[in-house]
Amino acid sequence: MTSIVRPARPPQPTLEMVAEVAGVSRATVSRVVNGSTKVSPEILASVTTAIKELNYVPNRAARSLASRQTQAVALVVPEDLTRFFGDPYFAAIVQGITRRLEQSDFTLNLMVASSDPRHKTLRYLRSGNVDGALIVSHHAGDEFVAELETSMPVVFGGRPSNADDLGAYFVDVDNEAGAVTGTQRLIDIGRRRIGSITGPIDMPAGIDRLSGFVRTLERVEMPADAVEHADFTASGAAAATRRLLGRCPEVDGIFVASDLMATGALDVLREYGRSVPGDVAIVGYDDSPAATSGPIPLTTVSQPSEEMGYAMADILLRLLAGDEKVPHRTIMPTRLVLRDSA
Amino acid sequence: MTSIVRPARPPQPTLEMVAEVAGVSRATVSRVVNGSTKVSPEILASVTTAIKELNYVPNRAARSLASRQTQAVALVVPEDLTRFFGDPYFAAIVQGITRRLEQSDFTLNLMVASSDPRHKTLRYLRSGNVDGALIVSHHAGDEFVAELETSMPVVFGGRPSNADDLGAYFVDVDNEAGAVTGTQRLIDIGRRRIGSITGPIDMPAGIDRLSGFVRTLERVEMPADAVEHADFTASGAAAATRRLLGRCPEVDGIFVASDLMATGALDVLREYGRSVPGDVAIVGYDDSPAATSGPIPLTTVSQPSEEMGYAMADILLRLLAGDEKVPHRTIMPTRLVLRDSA
DNA sequence: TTGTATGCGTTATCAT
DNA sequence: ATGATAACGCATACAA
Repeated sequence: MTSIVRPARPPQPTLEMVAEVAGVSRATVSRVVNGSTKVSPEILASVTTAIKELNYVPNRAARSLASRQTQAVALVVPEDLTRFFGDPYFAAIVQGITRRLEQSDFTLNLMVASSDPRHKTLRYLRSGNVDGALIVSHHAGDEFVAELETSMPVVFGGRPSNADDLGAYFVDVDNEAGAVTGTQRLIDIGRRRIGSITGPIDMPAGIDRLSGFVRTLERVEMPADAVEHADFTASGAAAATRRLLGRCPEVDGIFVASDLMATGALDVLREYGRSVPGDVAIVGYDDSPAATSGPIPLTTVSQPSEEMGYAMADILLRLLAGDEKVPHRTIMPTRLVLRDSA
Repeated sequence: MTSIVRPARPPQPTLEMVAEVAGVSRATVSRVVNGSTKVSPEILASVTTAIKELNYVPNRAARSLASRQTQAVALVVPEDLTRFFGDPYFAAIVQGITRRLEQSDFTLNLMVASSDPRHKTLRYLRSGNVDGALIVSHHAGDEFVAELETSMPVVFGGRPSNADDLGAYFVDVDNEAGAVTGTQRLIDIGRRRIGSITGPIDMPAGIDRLSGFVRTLERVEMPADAVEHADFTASGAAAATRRLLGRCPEVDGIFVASDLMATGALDVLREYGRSVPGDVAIVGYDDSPAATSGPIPLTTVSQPSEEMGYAMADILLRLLAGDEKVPHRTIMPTRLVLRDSA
């Protein structure tokens, strides 16, 4: 017979206990807690006192069970943790979401879930932990999303793959137009052999930026064959750059589909002894901190990532509030930011 | 009178509905869901079928209310998002925690909470959302922790400030010993005027690394006055490096209390035209990706951050399982990793 | 304005 | 092995 070593934790106070101390009914305490106006000043005072005295905090599970809502939303990121932490783009998105959520009493659940079987994530979401979901970095294969949409409102960061799904809500930029601007810059500064390091071709952002690139070169009758695919990581981009340089050594301008990838390209270029922008001009995408953290400040297509996060959260909150006229697509502007690399 | 535009979401199936379909009682379904062995094969089969058919997922709120546990733990980081995403140290910690949690059926709630009033975080935690908490980057002023410990098991990453709190569980390295090793390296390679960029002096990690630095220099009768405090950010370290260089231009070796800060110092050194390690040798701390991402690979004091995260989660899980003989302090080893900067 | 009663979807304690 | 039935802590429709 052993004694319990762990310090005994006092039971959390309940509504009922507060009611008893304040000498009122549970319902009244509930009203006070939920800020109902229909409560007399004296009772309000005594209940408030009792709450302070007991250090009462409402139990979420009970509240959620009774009210059928959780006051929480999830941010689902179908990527592994390394990518999530490695790309400042995600930091900006989270920042924006957080900024919006702080104005409400919703909390955010981060679900970075690729090593995790998607199935587990879906289970978690569907088990009533959150009222709605935000999804970024959505890949074509992620069909679990469809199922998710049947059980709660969902807002995407970046147009989802199945564009036919007209019911989807998303916040995005015109990726193709952004790519056109970025590519055009390379043409404007006189580059004649222009290549591209693309994002994953299973993501609309990757596809659209590539097609903007191709379209621009075709318009001026330049070859658009110096293209290598990568995965939005610096190391993936480095490898792609090596391939590109091997296949097409005369390249003098590269449109890279993200700033983080551009840093990888920069490293390889340095390794090969090519100066930037002298020998090779580089245009990135995102205008994330990665654009200015390296030795060569990047010329880049700026997208308002933080604002996009904010907008995503805002739309989801409106959806949850039952707002009927929320726009399905929110397109935000891009602009070219000129720095040193092109 | 307007019609509802939002797609009607079918109600989530409940235990009761499954029971009805399977032709058994709720209790039996519950047993199946929770993997009880005491259920006959035929019934197990029919219930399993019904669950699949209805696509049933247990409701967390109800389960948590009845069982009085949530199967979730929180990682509390009292820093702002920028710092959280900016320092690879946190990525490693989260990685380790996740790796451990994936082996259990606990989920992780990330709470990065400095802009957020600490109060709000505490409320969230105390409202029964999690069974236990992990806390990293704990500052001296964070007294909210004490209150948290009264309501759930808590494990710290890094020794908490109030070391008198003998009841606390934590995972750490011997920061002072690590600093000794790092500083000694600078002495060993012949540096005669050695300075340090420290972490925040309201954190044990900052204090201990500083005292290791000081102790080492005093032992060889070198002055330990070339010290500037910073905040574990690259920009903070850059500013501190400028101060240091201004005050003590003859410095030829710097012990920097984190790799991320070392990258900031490196930038300033380059700006001042000092070569590394030629003019100034640099030793960092952490051995995080920041140590190898820049142009000059850093010699650094390596700590097993990912393993520390894993250990933290492991300890918390054991605590939650009622394990009585979990060690209060877990100290992990550091080692000097030699690269180019010193 | 306040209180009473019922239900939210589970788990757990009893019977059987 | 299975089934009633009582909590769990709260919100809410309804009654007073």
